[in-house]
Amino acid sequence: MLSKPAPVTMDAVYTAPGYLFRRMQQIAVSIFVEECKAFDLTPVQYAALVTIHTHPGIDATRLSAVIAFDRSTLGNVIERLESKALIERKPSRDDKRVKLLHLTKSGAAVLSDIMPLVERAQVRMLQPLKPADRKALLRLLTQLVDLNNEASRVPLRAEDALEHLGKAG
Amino acid sequence: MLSKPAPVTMDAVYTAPGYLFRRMQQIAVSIFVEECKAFDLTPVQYAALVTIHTHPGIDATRLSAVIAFDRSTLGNVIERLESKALIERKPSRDDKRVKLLHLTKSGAAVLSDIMPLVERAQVRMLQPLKPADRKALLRLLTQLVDLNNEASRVPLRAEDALEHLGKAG
DNA sequence: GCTATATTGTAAGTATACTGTCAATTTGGA
DNA sequence: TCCAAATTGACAGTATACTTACAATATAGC
Repeated sequence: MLSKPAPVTMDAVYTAPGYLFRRMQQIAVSIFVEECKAFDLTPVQYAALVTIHTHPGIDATRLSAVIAFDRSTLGNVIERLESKALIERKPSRDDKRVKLLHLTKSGAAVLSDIMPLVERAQVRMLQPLKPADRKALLRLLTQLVDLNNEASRVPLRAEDALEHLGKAG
Repeated sequence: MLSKPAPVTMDAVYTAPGYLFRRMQQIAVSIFVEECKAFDLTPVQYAALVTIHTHPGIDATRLSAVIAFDRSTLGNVIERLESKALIERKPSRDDKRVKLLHLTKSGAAVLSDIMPLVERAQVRMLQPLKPADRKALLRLLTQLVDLNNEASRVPLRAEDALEHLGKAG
C-alpha cells in the first residue's frame, strides 16, 4: 500500500541538521563580532592572521588550503588585511607568480591583543550547555567535520599545503 | 609569578567551536547544493518556500522572524524566488505597506519535488557518524541553538511572528 | 628545448548575511 | 484629533563564499 505524503510543517526546516548548522554559524559570528568589536576584525580575518603568524611567508593558495577557504574569497580577505596594514604581500624570488604573506608589527600586536577576546567569544558560544555536553558536542563536531572533509568544495589540506613550506622565502 | 603567554599554534583556529561551526555550515551547504542541483535552489530559498507554503499570505518581515533571517537579506531572496515564478507578492488590503506572499503552482510543484532530495542531503550530512552519535549531536545542537537564540542578531521569533497571522489576507 | 599541462593571482558574477538609512504608512497616546 | 513612535519594504554599503574564466608563469614529458 502506498501511504500519503506527510503534510509539510515547519519541522521540515527546524529539525534539519543543515538549518541548525546555519543558525549556529549565525550565532557564533554574532558573538565573535560582539566580543571583538574594538578591533573591527571578522572571524575569517582572525583565522588568516593566526595562520600567517604561524606560517610566515605562506602564499595565498596554501593559506586557503590550510584554513579551508575558497581561494577567490581569500583574495578579498587578504586585500582588506593589507589595506588595514596588518599584513604585507611581497613577491617571491623563486616563483614570479607567488606573493608571500607576512604579519606587520601592527598585525602581530593586534593578533596578540585580540586573542583573549576571541577566547572569550569561543567560551560564550558553548556556555549555555553543561560542561560535559560542551565536551561531547565539540568531540562530535570535530569528528563530523573531519569525516565530511571531502564533501566540502574546499577541503582542508593542512599537511599537503605545508609540506613544501620550508625555510625558503 | 606571571606565566609566559602560550605560543600561537593552529589549534587557536582548528579547535575553536566557531571554526568548526563555520566549517560544518560550509559542508552542509555543499551537500545541499549537490543533492538539489537539478532545481537550482539554495538552502535559504528552500526554507523560504517551506514557510510560505506552511503560512500562505505571510509578509516578508514575519517570514524573516520565522526562519531567523535578516530582513534585508530576505528581500533579495524573495526577489529571486519571484523572478523564478515560484512565489507571488500581492499588496495587502488591510495595510498598504505590506506585501503578502504565496506560492505559485510552479512553486508548490518544485517544493514537493525537491523535498525528498533535501531529505537525502540532511541524511548525508550526519551519515559519517554512528546512529547514536547522530542523535546526540542533533540533540545538543538543537539545545544550544535554542539557548543561544537571543545572542544572534536575528533571533527566531516563530510564535510572536505568527500569533497575529489569522485567516486574514 | 619545446610544448602540453598545471599553478597562481585576479577578476566578474551570484547568493547569503549583516549594517545602516529612508519614505510611506500605521498605530498609540495625549 | 493630532502628533510621536513604530512598522514595512526598499536601498546602499560591507564581508563572506562560491563559480567560472583568464593571463602570466612554472613544470613535466617527450
